[in-house]
Amino acid sequence: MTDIKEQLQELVRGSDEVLPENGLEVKLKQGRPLIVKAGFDPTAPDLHIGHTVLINKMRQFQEFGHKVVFLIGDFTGMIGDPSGKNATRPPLSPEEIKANAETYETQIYKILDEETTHIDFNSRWMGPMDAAGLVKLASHHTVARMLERDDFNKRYTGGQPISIHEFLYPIVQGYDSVALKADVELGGTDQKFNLLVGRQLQQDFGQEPQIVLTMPLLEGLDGVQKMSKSLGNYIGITDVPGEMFGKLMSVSDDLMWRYFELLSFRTLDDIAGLRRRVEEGLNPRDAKFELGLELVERFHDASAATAAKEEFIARFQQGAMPEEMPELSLASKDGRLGIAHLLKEAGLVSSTSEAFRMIKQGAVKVDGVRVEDRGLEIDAGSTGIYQVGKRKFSRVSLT
RNA sequence: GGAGGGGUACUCAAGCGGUCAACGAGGGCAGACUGUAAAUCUGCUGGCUUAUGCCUACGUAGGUUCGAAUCCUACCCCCUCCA
Repeated sequence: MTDIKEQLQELVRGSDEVLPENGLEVKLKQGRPLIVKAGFDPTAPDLHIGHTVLINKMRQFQEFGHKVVFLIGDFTGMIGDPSGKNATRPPLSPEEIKANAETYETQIYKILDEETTHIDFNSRWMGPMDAAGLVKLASHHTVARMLERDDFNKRYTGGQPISIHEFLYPIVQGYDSVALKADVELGGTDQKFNLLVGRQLQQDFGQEPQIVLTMPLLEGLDGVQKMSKSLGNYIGITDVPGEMFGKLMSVSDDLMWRYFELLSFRTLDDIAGLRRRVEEGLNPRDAKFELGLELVERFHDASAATAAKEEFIARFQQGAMPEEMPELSLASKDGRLGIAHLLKEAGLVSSTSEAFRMIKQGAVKVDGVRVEDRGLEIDAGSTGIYQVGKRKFSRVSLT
């Protein structure tokens, strides 16, 4: 196993907090593989690169020979994590949870080592627990402590409702650590409270409390709100290369550095050097290219990354049409079809009203020529490339 | 159980008998400028075979009225306080 000091330096890198501060070092000195737990809510059907901040950290532990447990909170998913919410979350159905959990499994191995990763479900121990067991478990925590949690506190003092079952979430999550005998639990900063409950419960159950290591939440493409599927400001790890690259290119320069910090496997020195070069006049776009290449390569491969970059340059710097676009054929009416209907049926706009709006705004092009006339009719037998805005294209033949 | 307050478009939030497809803000989309940046400026932000036209919308269902998001009745839901 690698030298402890070196391990520590790597493992703490990029983290927000490690509690207790020197706890990790103490654990590492025990010289055994640690059980490292990270829980995932099965609410997001797909992982996005924001999740990978945490998964990258898991991978680091793995590389140092520790045992990583990818815990899918299928039981807690029925509660719905109240963290960071100002309102009660609707619970998921068992079917939804199952489907979502399965997609996790197929995605995480782009980062984690399949051989040594242990996937578990907290329904394994929570499912068989009966009501008496749950009551007993709940007795390990007090309402006063529960209300210390910032979001609960805000809702409570602000007169917002808190359902009883929401109190169970942190308790169950904490009990997961007991069940797994976790040495370390990783989580986002929003999970701090839940992770600390784990420490307390482990102590109550006579275990050595886990180390809590929190990672910052990655901002989404807008640079303001955290990346999330529901906000639509995310980059999915299954996004196709071109899309992934394009989304990365659209982030602001400030955000780019944040992404470098949390997503890149480059060393901190390396990133600092790149930053210096930008300050000396390198186009930030070129630094962003580097980021795009690294990430596309990670989730696809090197040739896909290069191709995505070339496609990007051709399309946006030289104004070329994309090489691939949806192709479809539509049926005309009486030998012709109005432009608005064509756009709608091609899926480029959601209604004819929207099509008219887009035309008015000069966003519609046919074969690269802007459409000015909303009454334009297309004759049957023709094929054309229809474009709405900068990104939506379709090759449509009319029959 | 009692007393109040409230349900308006993606979100927040005006409007309280006509000029309301509904002020304003945020978000989103589009155009200009660019590095598909960011910031900024401008426009749009119910639907309809392409309309100075029609239809559907202001919790639900009725009613009053020439005319309602606005008034009345019932119902549903949410919140606060008291018990």
